[in-house]
Amino acid sequence: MTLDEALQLLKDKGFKYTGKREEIIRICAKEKRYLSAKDIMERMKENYPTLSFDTVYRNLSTFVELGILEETELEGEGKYRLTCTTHGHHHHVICTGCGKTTTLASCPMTVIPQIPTDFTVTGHKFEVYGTCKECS
Amino acid sequence: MTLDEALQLLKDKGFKYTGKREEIIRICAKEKRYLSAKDIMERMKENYPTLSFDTVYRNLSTFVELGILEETELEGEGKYRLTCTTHGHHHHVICTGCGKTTTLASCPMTVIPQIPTDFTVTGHKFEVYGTCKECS
DNA sequence: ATTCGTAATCGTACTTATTCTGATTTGCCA
DNA sequence: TGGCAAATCAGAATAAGTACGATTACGAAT
Repeated sequence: MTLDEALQLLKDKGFKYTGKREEIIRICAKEKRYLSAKDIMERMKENYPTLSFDTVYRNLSTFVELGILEETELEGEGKYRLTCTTHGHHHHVICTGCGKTTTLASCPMTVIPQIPTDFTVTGHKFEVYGTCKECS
Repeated sequence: MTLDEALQLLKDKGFKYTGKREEIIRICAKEKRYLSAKDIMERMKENYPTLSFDTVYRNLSTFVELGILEETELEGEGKYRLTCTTHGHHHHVICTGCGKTTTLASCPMTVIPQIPTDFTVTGHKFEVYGTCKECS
């Protein structure tokens, strides 16, 4: 997903354009890594010194609902990154130091033998954790 | 892992025997599901009405370190269940309603094509989420 | 059995992430 | 350009988890 695609999606869905929304997406688009709400707020403080964290949290969940961002829960806090649409559905290797990610080619759901039939499957999570070169 | 194995492990590692420790493990051993710290405290209030949550949290992390319990982070809180040692390393289908689990036969790490070489892998998480019969 | 050191627990205060609320501001459409 | 709903603000509230000083109790040594 690109910045422009995300802004277009917001417009299509009837959400208003605000500079803060653009900047949140811009920040996420700039880095191939998961960021926490705090990380994002910090980066925004320069342009929006009076930013309220309510704004960040609210927009982050909006973006997740719209599929602009993907969310994961790591080390007790929510982390966010721009949805990668380039390679279809896939998973990530995540650096536990800095949140940096790389893409894994396949999804285990296609190769897992059988899911018990007494569960209605609603989702799945597959993440590989590690330390990237810079962090080790 | 059984209750007795867990208690033996505690003894071997030089931890003291306490009724609270036994009860935490007993509670987890009784259910094939992930429980939150709060769930566990609630179940203990009957026998230990003055229980401090510090005790529960501290013991839960001790047990995770010792491999007696496995932990996952779900819906903003830590969830715990007795480590299943019967089938070796494996993963779970988890009911998002009640935490109930069933076992998945294989681990995706064995079938995932290639992990990028610029990451030192430290761990992974594979969970399938769904709704069990009772919760749907 | 009694003593004693240390680990475990208690009670409570604190931290941190996140959500809520009511008042104010601001996009955007007519 | 006026008005309304959406967005933001500021700060209070919630909730999970951690820290800490004081007390209790396990279990080893006597």
